Amino acid sequence: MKQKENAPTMKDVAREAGVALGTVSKVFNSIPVGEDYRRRVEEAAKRLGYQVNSYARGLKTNRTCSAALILPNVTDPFFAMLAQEVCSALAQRGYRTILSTTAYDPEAEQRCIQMVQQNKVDGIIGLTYTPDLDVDPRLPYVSIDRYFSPCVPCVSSDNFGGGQLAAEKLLELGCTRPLFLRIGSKVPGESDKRGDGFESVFRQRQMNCISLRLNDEESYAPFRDFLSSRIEGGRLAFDGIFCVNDALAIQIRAMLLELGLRVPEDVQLIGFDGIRRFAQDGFYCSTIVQPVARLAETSVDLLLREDRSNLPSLVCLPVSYAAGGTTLEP
Amino acid sequence: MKQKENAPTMKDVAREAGVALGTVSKVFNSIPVGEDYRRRVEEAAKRLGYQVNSYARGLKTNRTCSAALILPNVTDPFFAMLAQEVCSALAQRGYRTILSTTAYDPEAEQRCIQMVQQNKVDGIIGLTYTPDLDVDPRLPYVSIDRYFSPCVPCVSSDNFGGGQLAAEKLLELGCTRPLFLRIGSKVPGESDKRGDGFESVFRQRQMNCISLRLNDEESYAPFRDFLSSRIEGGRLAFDGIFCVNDALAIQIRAMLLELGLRVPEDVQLIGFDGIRRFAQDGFYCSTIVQPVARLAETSVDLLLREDRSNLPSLVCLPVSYAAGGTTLEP
DNA sequence: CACAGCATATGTAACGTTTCATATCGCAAG
DNA sequence: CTTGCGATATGAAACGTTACATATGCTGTG
Repeated sequence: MKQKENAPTMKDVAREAGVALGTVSKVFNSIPVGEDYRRRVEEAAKRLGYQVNSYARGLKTNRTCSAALILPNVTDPFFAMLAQEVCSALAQRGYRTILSTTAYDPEAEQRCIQMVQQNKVDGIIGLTYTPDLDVDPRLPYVSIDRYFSPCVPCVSSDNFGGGQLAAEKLLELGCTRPLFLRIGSKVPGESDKRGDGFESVFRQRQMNCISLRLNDEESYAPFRDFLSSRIEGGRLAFDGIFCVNDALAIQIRAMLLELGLRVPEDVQLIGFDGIRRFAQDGFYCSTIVQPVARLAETSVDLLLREDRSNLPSLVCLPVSYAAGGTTLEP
Repeated sequence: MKQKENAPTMKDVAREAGVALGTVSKVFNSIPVGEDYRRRVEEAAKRLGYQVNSYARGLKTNRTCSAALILPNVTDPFFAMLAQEVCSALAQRGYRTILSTTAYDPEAEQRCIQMVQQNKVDGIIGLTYTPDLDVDPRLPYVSIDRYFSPCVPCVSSDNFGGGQLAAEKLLELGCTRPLFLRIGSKVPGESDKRGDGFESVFRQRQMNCISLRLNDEESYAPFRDFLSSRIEGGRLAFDGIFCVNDALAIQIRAMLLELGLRVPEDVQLIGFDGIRRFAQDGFYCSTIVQPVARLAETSVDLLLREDRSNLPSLVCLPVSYAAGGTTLEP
């Protein structure tokens, strides 16, 4: 009385439909097949509840329709947006996303790549920080926000340009005493260029631009100390602040308010990233928006591109400015 | 001059090592094998750069060492924490995580399940809202935060108990005029019980407890209107507020400050979730902490448990209270 | 009417594993 | 020295597909 527990196979469908195995295969691969055959196969498949076995298929074709996404974590709101968009972009093209988080640990990064390689994904999209990642050159790899070498395509936002844009906006809005604030990511990356872009604009105009760059710092306290030390007669030494990311900008805004300064009347503030979640939660700031969706789509596109002979080694996507209440819009 | 492009197989390793195919298989499955044989195989494998082909293996064994995680999104900080922890918990047991996001769309949820089923994962951990999900009963499924039926194990935090805990804390800290605030998730779920638990404590003591529950609301503005309407002579009608989650609590705190009230001196505030990221970004509030890591571990444990004959249909994990500056701690 | 030519279905041989029945080896006992 | 036994290595079969070479049926032409 033992039921046949095993899932139905193509062979079962072929028998049920009274056609050959190859015909069933064709139907499930969208290869032209006589109308009546197709119908019979489809009906038989539905009757049996047949689903293609992707392992058998993967074994034959060497394609798995899945890609790995390697990120330090997914709790950082920017990484979360990225994960979301990459996942959607891959799904849209029929690919599964295998998520691996590394917590910035180079060993974990390498382990992920090993695992992922061994598990035969079709490619990897990675936001990793190991200086020299040992990745099989036969495996398509796209790096986000970190340039490795000419043969590993890298997709990133125009961080330098974003810094410039922030500077130009502040100038346009009447600021003359700029400040750049950065809190250290644990690792080098393209985002370091934000400050460079910002400063370059003022340098070019022979204006002063102060920067406070914190490294490996957990707390925002040093910023508070710095800011309060720069208030004289209720007036801050700066009238335009560019923060390396939105999380910082929102904190700085709160600090400024606590220090009795008005934002944007006394000080204007621009962040970087364009974290939608913040707006959703009621935290707002004017910001340089990273085109996260395009970042994801471009990465996926590069990853899945058939012709891998001449891929760009660096794709730099344009950022945009979005007013968010911490600047004096006209 | 064409290089043999194909990855080396067990057959190649066997030839290189001068042993039989089956022996190589044993080595890679940790099945006892003569010491010298093992060494020869391992050396040969290293020489050739051999990696097991998980598709061939999956075809034979019907196990894939991967599980799917289905979430509405990964940008919500709570979901992000969950994704992170589930991913780690699975990785720890040698499983890959296949991430699918659904944006609360029932159709997408079903599509995910289809896809994931068809792609032969070993199981699914889902936080989904479709009332009756059509999931193959042969496929291990664990639901987080949403009870479906006795045969689908559900793991959730003790939401009711968490609400009670919040109420007891506020009472303990001297509050006598409680308020519960909720902003509507688009879907029913276990988290609805938070308010019930909170109210039950006051009801039991025959104290009044006001609740304001918003549904399908994008903005927090109604809360502001409500709160400001309840200020008389600079004094708020409430001295203890419980918010359905941390994001709301943080917003309410900001509102209260803007309305000229001091937190926690005039009003004490407790949130729910224990979003670590908020603290990291400098937003703080006292909160009922969900044991996210345990939630994840329990789910994974249930999912991968060998003996699936008598699984619990509901596992409810204890929450805890964490002071975070919006309550008057002793 | 026969037969070329085309289109379409058929069935078999891989793909790279695991598993299991069989072969081989070494050693102890008769 | 032979036999038997246990331990261990061997190799063929099977997993469920795809791809390709072959078979089949049809249409239209000489």
